[in-house]
Amino acid sequence: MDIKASLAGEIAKAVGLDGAEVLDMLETPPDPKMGDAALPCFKLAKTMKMAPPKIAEEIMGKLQKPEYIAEIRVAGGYLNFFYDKTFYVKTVMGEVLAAGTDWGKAKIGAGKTIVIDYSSINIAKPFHIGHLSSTAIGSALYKIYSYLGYDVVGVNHLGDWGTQFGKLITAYKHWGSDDEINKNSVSAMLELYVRLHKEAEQDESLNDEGRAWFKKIEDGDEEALRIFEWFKELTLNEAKRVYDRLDVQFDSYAGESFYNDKVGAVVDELKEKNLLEESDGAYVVRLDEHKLPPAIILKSDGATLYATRDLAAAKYRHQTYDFDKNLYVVAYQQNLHFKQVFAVLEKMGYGWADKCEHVAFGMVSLEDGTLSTREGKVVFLEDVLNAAVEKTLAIINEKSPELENRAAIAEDIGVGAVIYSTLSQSRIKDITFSFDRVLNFDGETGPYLQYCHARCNSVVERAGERNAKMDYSVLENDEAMAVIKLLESFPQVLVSATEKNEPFYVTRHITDLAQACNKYYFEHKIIDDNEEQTNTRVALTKAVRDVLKRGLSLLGIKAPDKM
RNA sequence: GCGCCUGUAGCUCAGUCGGAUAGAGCAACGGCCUUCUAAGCCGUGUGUCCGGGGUUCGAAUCCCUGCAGGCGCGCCA
Repeated sequence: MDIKASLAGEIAKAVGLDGAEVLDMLETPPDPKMGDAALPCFKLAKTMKMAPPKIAEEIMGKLQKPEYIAEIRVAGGYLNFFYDKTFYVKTVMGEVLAAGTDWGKAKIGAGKTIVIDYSSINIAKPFHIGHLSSTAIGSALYKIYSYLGYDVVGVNHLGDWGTQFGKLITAYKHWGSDDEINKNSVSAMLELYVRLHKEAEQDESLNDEGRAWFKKIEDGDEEALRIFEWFKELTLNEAKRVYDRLDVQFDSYAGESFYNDKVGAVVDELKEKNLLEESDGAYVVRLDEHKLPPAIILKSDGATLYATRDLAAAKYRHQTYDFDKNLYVVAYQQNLHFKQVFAVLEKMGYGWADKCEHVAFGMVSLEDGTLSTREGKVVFLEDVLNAAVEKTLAIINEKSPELENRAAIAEDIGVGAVIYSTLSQSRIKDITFSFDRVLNFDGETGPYLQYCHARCNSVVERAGERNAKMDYSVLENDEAMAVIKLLESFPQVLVSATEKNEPFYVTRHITDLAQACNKYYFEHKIIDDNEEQTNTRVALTKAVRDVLKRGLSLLGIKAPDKM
């Protein structure tokens, strides 16, 4: 049952207000000593023409105390409610235990489709730390939406189109070696790419050559396509390794090249709808009424642009998936771009334009400045993962040398630490990447949560098979109550995370849960010789373990049973 | 110049609907392993919530304005 909602209903009945309105007013006091729920009465002062403390008293007098409320107190303008601990603990624990590992699972998304565009790496370019945010945020949203019953379509909108591929082929033709490329794949391509930019500063003809090779790709030239597909395959193979480690999946790899034969229709449609306007030789859609600069649809040489392809992609996604939300997990650099694309869709008369949303996140930079592929100034994500796993393995060898499957556990913890670091703050914040920070495993970190999970698991295993006889009174203490409240609100946190597209809400919540659990663990012995009380404390431990594991898995982080 | 975002403890960040005494982690120092995993727990203290106005019973939160930083502003993606 939803105690808060029920309480709101009772209050509403007593005062003659709307239940939903009261629920909206109800809040949680800053300190549990002040109560479990509070009604601030200040807003009622105007309509009731009384001082807030008087109102609080008035309501207290009229209210028939429900069974789940132990005490009601007036504190200034607040009316504070104390739950009946016995009732509360029994009710919440009953629900959580019944749900088991599926606590928080819901069907609210049934029949609704969410398209999420995330990661979207570029072919022939390194999979670097700059891609981690989009990949981790998008993947976490994918998992959370799915858990709430939505049909989710994960799209890796590959950057596989543009003159840079012509340039790359040029560089390959001049200086490339097949062996080198097969061996080092993206690193070798990056080297060629960097070299071309350098040499083109002296020799402008290299750029012309690049454009010519790209034209060949466009025209379907056999050799150009063969080389391009080869590069693409090597890049995706390399990316696949990282995706597997991060537990990231996609349902579609339809990238820019996929929409190449679909942009023409969009241009025609814009013309038919009289939205296209010639401007300095280019064709644009004016967006004055949206207070936005015009969106360029066609270059003066007739070629299409990024925005044109995104329009085609949005249309395609709508036709193919009939989405309820179409999310783009892309850095905030592209704020204006997406505003323009969505505005053009609206002008085209598509009512679903408002279902498109840019899920923006902050920039990643290095301590000594911006990442730059062109200058070769990048940190490969794989290197970060490897460093984290290596450090983890060293810690395990020191702390738990007898542990089995050390390599596999180190992998889960190291990778988890990296994912956690990027999902541990609101997505809009910029991140200055630092190995020191990512490789810190103390305090609020992935390993902290995994450790708490493993410790809970260890206790549950040690306790062995238990029967169902419970004595819930053993959980009526501050530490257990704090844990139970966090367990209770886990489902609502998942919903909030989807409403705001903020996986970080989940990260924070399960971090709080681990903290509360650690406090409980320190204060209370779980296994003792009182059978029913032990059953109950073990059940709480199990519930925490399962929710931690579920929460971590929704973020893409594994939870080893031992560490 | 214009637009968007950010500004909270030495550092990195929470603070979801305007609510009670603004909180965590890191770093520093001190304590806690004979007892369920010490990657843990407890303790010590620091705030011009960027500045200035305003709205409100009440503002870190809303509005206006100034400052600082980031990003973006037609043929790159």
